[in-house]
This record gives sequence, structure tokens and C-alpha cells, in this order.
Amino acid sequence: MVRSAKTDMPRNFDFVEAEPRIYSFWAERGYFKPEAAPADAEPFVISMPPPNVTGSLHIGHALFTALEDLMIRYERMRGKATLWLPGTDHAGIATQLQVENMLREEGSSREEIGYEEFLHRTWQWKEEHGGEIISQLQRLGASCDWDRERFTLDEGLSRAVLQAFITLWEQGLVYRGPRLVNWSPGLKTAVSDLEVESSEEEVTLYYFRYPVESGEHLPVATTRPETILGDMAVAVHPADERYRHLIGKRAYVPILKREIPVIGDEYVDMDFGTGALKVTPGHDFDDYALGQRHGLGILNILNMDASMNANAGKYAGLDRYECRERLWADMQAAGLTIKTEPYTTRIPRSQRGGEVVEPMMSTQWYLRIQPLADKAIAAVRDGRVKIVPERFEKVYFHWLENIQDWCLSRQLWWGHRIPAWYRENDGDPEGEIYVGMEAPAGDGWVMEQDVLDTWFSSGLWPFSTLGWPQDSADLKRFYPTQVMETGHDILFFWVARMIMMGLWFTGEAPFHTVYLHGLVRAEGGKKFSKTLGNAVDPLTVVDRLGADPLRFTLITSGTPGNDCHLDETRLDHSFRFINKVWQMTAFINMNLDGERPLGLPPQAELDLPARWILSRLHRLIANAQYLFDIYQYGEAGNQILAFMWDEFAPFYLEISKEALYQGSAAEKDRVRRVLVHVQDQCLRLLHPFMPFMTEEAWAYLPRDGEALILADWPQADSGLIDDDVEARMSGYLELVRETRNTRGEYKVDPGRRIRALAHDRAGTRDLAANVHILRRLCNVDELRLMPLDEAEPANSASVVVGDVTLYLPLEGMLDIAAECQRLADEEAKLNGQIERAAKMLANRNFVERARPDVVQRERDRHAELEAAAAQIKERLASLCG
RNA sequence: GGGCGAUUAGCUCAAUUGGCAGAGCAUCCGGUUUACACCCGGAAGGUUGUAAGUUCGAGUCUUACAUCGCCCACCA
Repeated sequence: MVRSAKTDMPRNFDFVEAEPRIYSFWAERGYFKPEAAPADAEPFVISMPPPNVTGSLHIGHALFTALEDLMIRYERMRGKATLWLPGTDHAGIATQLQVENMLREEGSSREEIGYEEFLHRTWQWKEEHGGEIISQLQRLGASCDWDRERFTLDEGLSRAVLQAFITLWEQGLVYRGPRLVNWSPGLKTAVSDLEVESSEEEVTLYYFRYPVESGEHLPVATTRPETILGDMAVAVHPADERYRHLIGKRAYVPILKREIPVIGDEYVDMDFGTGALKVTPGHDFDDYALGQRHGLGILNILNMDASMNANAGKYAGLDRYECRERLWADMQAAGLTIKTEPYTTRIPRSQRGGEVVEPMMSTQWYLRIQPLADKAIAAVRDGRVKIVPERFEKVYFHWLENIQDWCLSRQLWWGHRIPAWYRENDGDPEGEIYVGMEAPAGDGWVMEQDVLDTWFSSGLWPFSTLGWPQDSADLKRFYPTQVMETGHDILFFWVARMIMMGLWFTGEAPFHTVYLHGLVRAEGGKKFSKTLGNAVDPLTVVDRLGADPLRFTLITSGTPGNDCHLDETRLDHSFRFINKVWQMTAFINMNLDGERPLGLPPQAELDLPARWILSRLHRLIANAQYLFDIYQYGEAGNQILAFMWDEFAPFYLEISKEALYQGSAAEKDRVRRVLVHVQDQCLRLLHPFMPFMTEEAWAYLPRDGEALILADWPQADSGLIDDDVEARMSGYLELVRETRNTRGEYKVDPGRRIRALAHDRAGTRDLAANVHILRRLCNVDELRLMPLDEAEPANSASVVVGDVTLYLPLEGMLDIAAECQRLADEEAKLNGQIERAAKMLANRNFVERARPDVVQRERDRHAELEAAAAQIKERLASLCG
């Protein structure tokens, strides 16, 4: 059904008023739900990467929202049953840290208020802050199905998490045991390898003497002297002439005087440091492995908070850094130190807290992950899952092929509590372990305190949110999902784990395509950070310019997988583009004159400019389709902008005024239909990029649906694409440009109408039939065709494009000398180009080996240049002698 | 130590199978042309980091080097 255009279009798009109104309109009509499509429609599903529940919107969220909403809106317009499933993540460590900070400010702590009260306070915090991020996503225009919103700790998802854990346990893939882990002393929890970030820092390297039984000393260096207290051996290379004789002798831990062996191992690098190595299996990953090989024991010298424990003797109770100083001072006094020197090395820090992480022995839950990883490798290898851009597949393989067992347990309070119970047996409090949904029958069972790594629940997200492990209707219809769009920084944390878990639990890859976007950086390539004060707050931008300009800028600023620098001037440019599109719609709207033209007139009735703009439009649609197919949304957006701003608005819209202002009724009708068609198609193409303005503007055109969000995506009509029409028109537009320049050079008042003359040839006859092009674009009122034998007019400037020469009579204004100079310059320029083309065509290799169409294009070009040069030569001869 | 990316106009970035290097911002000149001054018309600005190679032809493919950034890795 064709709907009439709304009238009284406002002068500007008032985004402040319109955005919330349009968003409610969409939401209330249920357009965001997959049920808006016919029941048999093909589904298209994206699981939103769940933001931290207590977080607030930053530029990264804005980027993923813009991209995912674009994909969803595009597929929705293509008739799919689209589901963008939103939700939030409980984000164990991050959230617990925030609540702990809050408690600290109150002068309290989680230990002080206890487990129950802490959880209560955290849920309270979640209720207060959890909604913020959601409403911020909505302000950006996210067309999610909010009725299906999930939270990783809600009931259904928690059950999925426990079920997954129990299944893995039953399959023998989960085990519990003491291992050396990365320990975060401030949070007092284990963290996984991925959660540790190390970067180079300036530290001190301490050189000292290790006393050996024979009265000799072994020189050793360390960056962490306090770990001396946990040494279980001193190691040297078996081939090291200097120290070889000491292997097998006893050495004595400084100050403690504990006896340890000197061992030989080829792991030791003779050329590094002193060539001798202290071995601390309890607090260093390398030393742990070395210790295993030599049957050394493990001595833990740290408490949970990284203070020294009883094994540190007189240093017990000291903080590790204080211990470092005291011990070193004591060793100095004992004459055991050699020297200290500044040293640069990588220091491991917790990704969240930023504190230095200590390798420490502790008993944790692990997932034996190789069987899962093997499936995940195969899925990408055989193409069931594609990663865009492809180069990340290599990174993905490398990680999975070298994967370590996953430490699943965290000593936090906020998270999914591991469904395990212990019962004392033979004095061992963990003598019996039971894993299951409910506590086992019988007395004495104590529930596990630890919670699961946040990323464990995230790994289940694509199917847990759809109802798994129940065989729900949503799971059947919407799983597997289609595209996973997220940042490349969480390829391991999240993407790889979703693929592993999805394949393991559902037998299917959770999505067929992974689209990875880059990080948004500030100008100069710096990371956005609050402390640097260079963070662009997306909400401030939305307040100032609206959501559309932010979205358009983010999408057109980068290419897949590459970090992009957000240039704030582009935001203003996008804003102006949106205004431009609005104004174009307004122009068409005010010229509709109450009618509701829809559908193109028969092609035979179209004039050259109309056929040209339709050809250009449908070429654009074809290009945009290609670019969408290969995920190059930014380039697609830029091409749409270029078409509208550089071709449709300045040329066709201008030319159309000729018919609109003084054409016949039939001419007006034809032009209106073309204008409406082009603008309508452009608004459709732009809708996924800038949903608000386009939805509002669309209502001011005659249209065939109730809302743009559900309108059909444009299809290129190859029958409208016409190379010949485009070539002719672009030649005429070149004449327009030259005429404008010439007028400018002669300072002809822009408002003054002039005439033009041309000899009567095929090209000029065609142009004369389309003189309205010249009239509207360069104020040339009339083109008179002269017989070929008529002399060219005196006192005329001339503009030449190809074989067309226009004479512009400029009575009394023509400066012969200047005109000759102008023509001479033009000739020189042309000769340069001709020479280049001629050279190429003279190259036999080029003519024989280049693709035929490339050669032909060069020939055409050469001919055209030659024609223009001939015309100029003639003109020079007659005017300038 | 491995791997990846980047290097194009003053700045931020494009360039679809190799085929005359393009935008925005900034700069300069000119404009109250009845959709838009949130605008219009023009101009200038590049040996595509360096050096070789493949090719009729290279920003694009190959190799080396340089600078910057990121990821992974057990050197005290």
C-alpha cells in the first residue's frame, strides 16, 4: 500500500526530540523482535557481547553497538527473522572490586561484613547500576529484543553454568589439584594466564654469594631476593667449567642456613648473569618445572596476601617487599652480597587490579582442555567457522595449539559457586569430593567456597541465553547463531572458549562467522584513558550531535580488525552529512505538491540526467551489496555519502529544478518519480548506519510501508546501469566544470546568464537536446548550434572536452592575450597526457599482454585527448595566430 | 626469541581480483544562486618509510632493512 508523504517537514532534524520518540515507536511496535518477520523467515542471530553489568558506556561499546546494529538492521531489511540478543555479564573480579572499593570508602571490608551481606550488597549494587548500560545502549539505537535480555547470574544461566561444569566433571575433564598458579595477593584469588599482563619495568638485579659446603661460594643473581628463603637448590650447567665440580655438594640458604643441593641442569644458561641459578619451585614457573625434574620439594614462603609465612623464619609476617629489603641488609651484614644493578625485565601484573602477581602453590579446579581445543581447531580449519579478518585465524590456531589447562576456580565471592561438596576423611578435609546440582545426602558435607572464572559462563553465552540445557523453542530456532562480532582483544578470553564450549555441548559451532573489530584509539594513537583526559565519552557526543553521527563516524572510520583513531572533526562532518540528507529529503518533499508519485516512469521517457542518476544509483547499490558481503561497511558508507553529496545533490537535484519550476505536468511527474526513487533507495541504504534520521525522513516521502526499519533492502537493477549514458553525462559535467572555471577567470557575475555556441556535431547536438544541464549548472541559457562552415564567434572564450568545443561569447570582456595563455596551458596539459597514453599504446608488451578492456580504455582515452587537442590547436590558430 | 599489523597530502584515514593515488579536517581564492552558510563554486597540497625484485604495468605481489604499535613465549 502506498502511503502519502507527511507534509510540513521541519527545517532541521531535531534529534533531541526525535530519537527517543522513534526508538519508542520501533520498540512498541515490536520491530526489534524476530517475530516481526514471517514465521518461516530465515533467522539471523547475533549474541551481544555482554557488557559488565556495572559498567558505563565507553567508546568501545559504541563501536560494537554501531556495527552489530548495522548488521541486524541490514538483515532485517532483507527479510530475515533477526534476533539481537542482549545481556550483561556479572564480571566477577571487576564488579567485586567496585563493591569492595565502595566498602572501603565506608570504612568497611568484605571480610568485615561477611559472605552473605557482601553478596546482598553486590546484588543491590547490580540493581542500582545494572540498568545504566542498557539504557545507554538504547540511546544509541540498538535494536535488540529486550524481552530476551539475559544476565550471566540469572537463574537460567546459572543452571546452564552448573550443568556444564558437572558434565565436564562427569566426563573426567575437570580435576582439582595443587599447582603453581598466578596469585593476586590483593584480591586473594588465583587468576588465569590470560588475566596476567606483563610489561617491561625497571627493577634491581641483586648479585650475591651462595655458600657451599666446601667453603666456596656460588655467585647467583635474582630480581626477587625474598624468594631466596624458598630456594630448594642452586643449579649450574653440567658443562660449566667454573662450577661443575660443585654439583652434588650442599649449599646453604643465606640467613636461614637451610641445606639444599647444588644440581646440574642444561636449562641453565652459562652466559646469562653469573651462570648459576637459584631454584625456587614454590614461586617461579621455570623453577617449578626444574624442581619436578630433580625431585626437589616445594616450599611455599608466602601467605595469601603475599606476606611472608612461617617458612621465612624470622621474616615471617613481613610484606614481601619489606622482607626483600631486610633480608638484603642482613645478607650485606653477613658479607654475602656482591652488587646490585639496574635491570629491565617483564613484571607480571593482574589485568584487573594492576598489582604484581606472585606465582604461588594452591589447590584449584582445572579443566583439561585439549579435547575441547582439538574440536575448536578443526572447526576453523575446515571452514565451519570463519574469522574476519582472516589473519586472526593464525593467532587463534597458535593459541589453541599451545593451550594450557584452564584454571577455573577463583577465590571470589561474586560469581557462580562451584557445585562441589567436601567431606572429611582420614583427617583430610577434602577427603571426599562430590560434584552435583544438590548437596549429597548424609552429614558433614561442606560446600565449595570458590566461584568459577567469569569467562566460563561467557563461554556458554550463545546457547545458554537461548535456554540451553533445555531444548527450548528459541534454542531450536535461533541456534547456532550467525555472526559473532567483537573486539580482537578477547579472541582467546571469549571467542575461542565459546567455540570450544559450543562444539562440546551442542555439537555445533555457535556461529559461522567471527567479525573482529579493532580498538578505538584517541588522536595520536594513544589509548583512551580517563587519566590522560583524552577519552571521548560517547554519551557526550550523543547529547551534542545525536546517535546517528556517532554511529556513522565509528563505522566509516576504520576497517575490520584494524585499530582506528577517532578523529573528532569527522563527527562534525557526519553530523553535516546527516543534515544534508535531511535537506535533500526536504527539497523533494516540498516539491511533491501533494501528489504521491511512486515507481519509476518507463525508461523511454527518461532524459539523459535521469538515466545517468539511475545508472549511478544502481551501480552504487551493486557496489554497496558487494561491500556488505565482504564486511566492508565503512567503505560502503563512504560510497553512499559520496554518491549523495557529490552526484545526486549537486547535479541531479539541481537539474531537476528545471522541470519542477517550469516544466509541464508530465515533466514534473517524471522528475518527481526519479527523485523519490533515488532518495528512497538512499535512505534505505543509509538506515543501518543512521537509523533515526533516515526513519524520520522516510515518512516525508511517498512510501510503501509503515516504517523504514522494515522496508526492503535495495536491489541493484542491472537494466538501469548504462556505461554509455554515464560516459556522455560525465563529459557534459566536465564541460560544466570548465565553463564555471572560465566564468570565474573572466569574473562573470555568477548570476548572469550567458549563451553558448557550438558547431553542429553529434556530441553537441546531444548536449543541445539536454541544454537544461548547462542552464541549471553553469547558467548557460542557450546552446546555439552553428553550421560546420560557420566561422567561430569572435570575442569568445572556449571550453573543450573531448571533441566538444563550446564557445562562450563574452562581449567586451575577452582578453585575447589571457585567453591565448589559457588555451596554451590547456594544450600543454593535454599534450602531456597524450604523450603518456601514446607511450603506453606504443609499447607492444602492453598492447599484447594487458587485459583487452584495459587496452581499449587507453585507446578511447587517447582518441578523446587527441580530439580535444585538435580543437584547441584550431582555436589557437584562429584566435592567436 | 617467535608472530601480526601499521608506515599514503600538514593531521585522521580510504583505495573491491595489480590498470591515471582519493576523502574529511586544516590552508588559499570566490560566493546571502528560492533544499541546505549544518551551505555552494573553485584552488593548492603526494617519488605511497628505504632498497632491490616479479610484471607490459606495483600503494597493492616477493625479499631485505628502518621506525612505531600489538600479541604470544620459561631466561635468573
